[in-house]
Amino acid sequence: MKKVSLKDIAEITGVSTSTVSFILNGKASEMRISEALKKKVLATANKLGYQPNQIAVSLRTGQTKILGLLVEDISNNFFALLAKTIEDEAEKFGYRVVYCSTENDNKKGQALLRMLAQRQVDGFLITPTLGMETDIIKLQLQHKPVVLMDRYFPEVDVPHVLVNNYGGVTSAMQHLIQQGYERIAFITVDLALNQMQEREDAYNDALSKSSTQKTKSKKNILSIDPTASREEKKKLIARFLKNNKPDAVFFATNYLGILGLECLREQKIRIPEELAVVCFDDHDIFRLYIPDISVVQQPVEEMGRRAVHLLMDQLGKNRGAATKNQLRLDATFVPRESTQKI
Amino acid sequence: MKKVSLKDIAEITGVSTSTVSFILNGKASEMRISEALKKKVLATANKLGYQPNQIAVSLRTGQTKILGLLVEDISNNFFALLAKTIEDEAEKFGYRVVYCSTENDNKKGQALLRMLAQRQVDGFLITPTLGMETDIIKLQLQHKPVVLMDRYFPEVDVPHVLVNNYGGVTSAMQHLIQQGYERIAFITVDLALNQMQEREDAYNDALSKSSTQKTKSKKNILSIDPTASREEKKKLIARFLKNNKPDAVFFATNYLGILGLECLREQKIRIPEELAVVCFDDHDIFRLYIPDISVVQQPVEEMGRRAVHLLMDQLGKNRGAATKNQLRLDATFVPRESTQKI
DNA sequence: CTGAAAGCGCTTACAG
DNA sequence: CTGAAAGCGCTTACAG
Repeated sequence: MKKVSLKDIAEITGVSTSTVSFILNGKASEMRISEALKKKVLATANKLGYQPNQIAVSLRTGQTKILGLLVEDISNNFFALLAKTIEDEAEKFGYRVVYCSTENDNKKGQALLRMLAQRQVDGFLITPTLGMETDIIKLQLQHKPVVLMDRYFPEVDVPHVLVNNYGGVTSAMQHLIQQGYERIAFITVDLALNQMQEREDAYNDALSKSSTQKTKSKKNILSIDPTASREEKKKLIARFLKNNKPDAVFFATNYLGILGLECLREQKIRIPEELAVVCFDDHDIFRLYIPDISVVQQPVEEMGRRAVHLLMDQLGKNRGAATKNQLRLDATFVPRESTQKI
Repeated sequence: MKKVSLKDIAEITGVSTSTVSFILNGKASEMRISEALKKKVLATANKLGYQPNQIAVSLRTGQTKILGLLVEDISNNFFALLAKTIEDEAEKFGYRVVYCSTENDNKKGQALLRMLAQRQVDGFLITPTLGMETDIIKLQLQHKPVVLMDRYFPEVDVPHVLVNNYGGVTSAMQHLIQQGYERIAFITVDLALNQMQEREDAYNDALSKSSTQKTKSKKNILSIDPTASREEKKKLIARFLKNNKPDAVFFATNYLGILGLECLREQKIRIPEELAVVCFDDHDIFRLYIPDISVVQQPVEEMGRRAVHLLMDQLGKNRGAATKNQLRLDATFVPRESTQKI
């Protein structure tokens, strides 16, 4: 069973490849090809199980109908859900998606961008790593459609869709303050990503503005070196909790939350009786598995859908679409179950 | 900034495209091209930022260097980790991977296989859905390299790599029986997948063989209709637990485990004091988040690596490789933390 | 109504 | 040592 080509069908039916091509692409009536011929060609194409070679089509038309998606780590829930949403949404517009993981490594990210460009993807969806700025600019210079997600470069004018981290943390902090917590700690990662900065700012601002807190407690931040080992990080968190004895703690990332919970377990600190915990939750992990902690939910799915739309705008496939191409979506604070029920 | 092609470089340096192609593909010395010319061509290619158009290369060479990976749901941890492992392993052989989710829907699976074939992927890695059998056979007839993972069709001779589910459940059961549990329940999904059947068989056999259990308890199985809603499933589990009052329960899938834990929480049944829980764990989720339950760990990463190797064998890229092309890997039983420590 | 021909950007025998 | 030419499998003006 060899691959069957347009030419094969043309030979068998005794017409030219052009005619076959027109018929198979639904342009029979447009080209005023006779019904009889059309039926005959369609029938033999069907019988032989003809599948067009998309490689050839792409080379000829200059379109691959493929979108390149660059995420940090596809095995991470946040990015996996993002990828899936994007895949589904892109499909509605007739596009396929190939995903790649940068592992937060710039060299790898650049290599992947190059690879995607070589494969002639029609557009790029990217959660950029630090320092990927110039690569993004290069893509724009080549007139490649690009949309940034989750992170962005304030100085560069690229369509993007972000999360309102500031708002999410603010709601959570207001809730904690209102509930009477007086020693709220904030554990974050020492990374110069703008979304991390935003989260910290929101924490600081919430405390500054709170009249009850203002007098009683001061800011209580642990900023952890991301290059430290897992065990080192845990040690830092454990020591911090022991020294500062907070009555509530805010973990600024999902991963820190996991580490933190391990520490709390080892120290036999009970949640939420002895310590209230709030964590950024990428994919309802905490909500599903540990209902005793409160979460700030990321609008992952909406982010994915919007990003695809912004890309389609650039590809000219989304008629009557968004006027704004730089979006910021809300993150939702969800108090722990027990709180909700009381 | 237009895309630069081989021809551009040929024109600028004043040689033919053939010469440029040879030089750029490292065949300069083989073709005995002068050093000076080689340097000149390389320099201008570099200056212009030349990137070969892989679409054209693929069309010409008949190789895309892309592998198609078909999984059930990429946003599921098990498949996400599998995909990532495969991606990393394939890269070592110079291959890229495109993933697709079947959502356990045959129609969609077939459409995706067709799409991958049209895109001319060089090989297929598949976790097959029920009834995908004929499609797999078709691929083999077209001499497309295929490897099946996690599931297989006993009647069809296709390279595959599976998990020894029977062994994993057996170890877990032996452990429970040895620890003195007397009313061990088994909650599974009513799906005719061979790996589910294996798990249930192992449960039954373990009980039959156990001398202590033989007299005291009989088999206690709840088999849930997979098409039921989440809430219905939870109700079934809750009723089953209430009626049967097991002292240990074995959830045959990760998802059932999550539902079960929700039920236990709602009924305020304490783990492991009032009920021991064992669950199949796809991706260390339970181990990380809930140390009080025991798990049967799937060898996801090894499965991915082995699958790539089996595919490379077929592509002729893995010299001196496996003689066996149907593998079965062990699943590991990991008792809950507290058990380990005592 | 239908066909011959060019061309997408490469690689690779073949010829000199 | 290097170039002219064919061809991978399509699409699409162009001609009749």
